[in-house]
Amino acid sequence: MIRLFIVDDHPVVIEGIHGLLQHEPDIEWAGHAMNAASCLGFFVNNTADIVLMDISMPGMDGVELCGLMREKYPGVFILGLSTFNQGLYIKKMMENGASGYILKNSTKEELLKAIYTVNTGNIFFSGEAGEVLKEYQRSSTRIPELSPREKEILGLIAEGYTNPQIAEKIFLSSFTVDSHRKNLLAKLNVKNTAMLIRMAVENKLL
Amino acid sequence: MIRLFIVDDHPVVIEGIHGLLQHEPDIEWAGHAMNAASCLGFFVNNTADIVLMDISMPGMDGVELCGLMREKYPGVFILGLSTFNQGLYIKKMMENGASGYILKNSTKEELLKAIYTVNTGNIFFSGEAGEVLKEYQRSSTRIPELSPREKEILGLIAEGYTNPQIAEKIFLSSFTVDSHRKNLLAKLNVKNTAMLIRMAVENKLL
DNA sequence: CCCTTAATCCCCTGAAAAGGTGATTTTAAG
DNA sequence: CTTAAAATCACCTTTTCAGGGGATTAAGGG
Repeated sequence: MIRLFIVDDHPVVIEGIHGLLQHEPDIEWAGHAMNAASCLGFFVNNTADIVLMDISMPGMDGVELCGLMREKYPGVFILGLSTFNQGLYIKKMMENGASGYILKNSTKEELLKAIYTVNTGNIFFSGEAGEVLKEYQRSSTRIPELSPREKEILGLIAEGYTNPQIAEKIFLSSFTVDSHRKNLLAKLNVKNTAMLIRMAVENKLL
Repeated sequence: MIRLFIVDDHPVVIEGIHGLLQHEPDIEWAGHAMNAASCLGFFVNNTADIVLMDISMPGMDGVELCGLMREKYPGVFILGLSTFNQGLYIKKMMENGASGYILKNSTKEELLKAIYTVNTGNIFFSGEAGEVLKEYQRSSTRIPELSPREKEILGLIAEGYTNPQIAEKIFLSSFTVDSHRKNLLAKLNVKNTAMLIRMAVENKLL
């Protein structure tokens, strides 16, 4: 028997999921909360196996709540619940210890599969959520093309080499390295090394 | 019927998984390869639904192969296969489009669950693989404690502000900012801004 | 109370990066 | 063949950073 708790500020969603699962033999409805505080209150005297958690809620959001819950009750698995196009939040939920992610328009089958997978300590990700995540990453990866040489030099900068060192390493004039470096700054529209490296790492150019 | 193909340079693993699954009614053994080239060769004239792929192989490694396969055959789902303690590779596989990850010492049940989950376009992650990934992230997050002030300044550096700008922004002497900056370099054991920011981003200090 | 740490401030030097303004050569694409 | 982009090299100025040396104050733990 899997005890299920749901946190969502939309009554429709709570009702909908309740309806979907009320006749499932292996699933017990532990209760629901419509905000973070109320959820935390519930877990003081009660528990559940899995928490279905909306990410966007008034007050403390799901991401923060997820982190707190995982800290206080490591045995409770959290399954993120989202509508579409919220890639950033999906990513953040996973970083905060969620065991999976499904979209609110999932089918009953998908929902069940997610619940069972998460319940055994594994991680589930709806394909659609995966898509959203990828789309998010694509959109934030929309940066100008860098030439192979520029990428190479970018990599060396990130490893802490200075222009003269890079020049020596790849047999170039340090003037040339400097030129490439300036081109990198211009292409990525940043003004110094710190921003350059941050951009590069965030956009997985390294 | 799910057509399964496996790529692994260890005959034992191929044989083992074959043995585990040979009597499964829904699973068809499409074939196996012991290196990347042979796998690519197979897919020229054949196909499969899911590829079980080892990450560490001679020649082209699983990570690269995974990226290639996803590009050429987007309909084929890839399930990473690893022994323990290879967190870095698990991460890379996922970044290269794998649909999941399981450890080689998984039970038959887990393996089947993974296959069925991936086959429907969802993403599966064995709990153990999740652990490995977390452990990996923990170990790479083993960095000295930074004071709140240092974190604040680190953040501003990453946003591209120079020492005088930071000083003005948070009402400090630029000498002070410079001191903090030097302490950051010392604490994180790096020698310039580029390495500092790379460290910071990789260790999620920002 | 002492010790440590964080946080603040100061100075000097030399190296590196940023900003600007050029140029030539090779290579890939039209 | 022409053009555009990439890659190469050069010089000069100003700003910023890195490395070295210090110092004082405030707060917290042992």
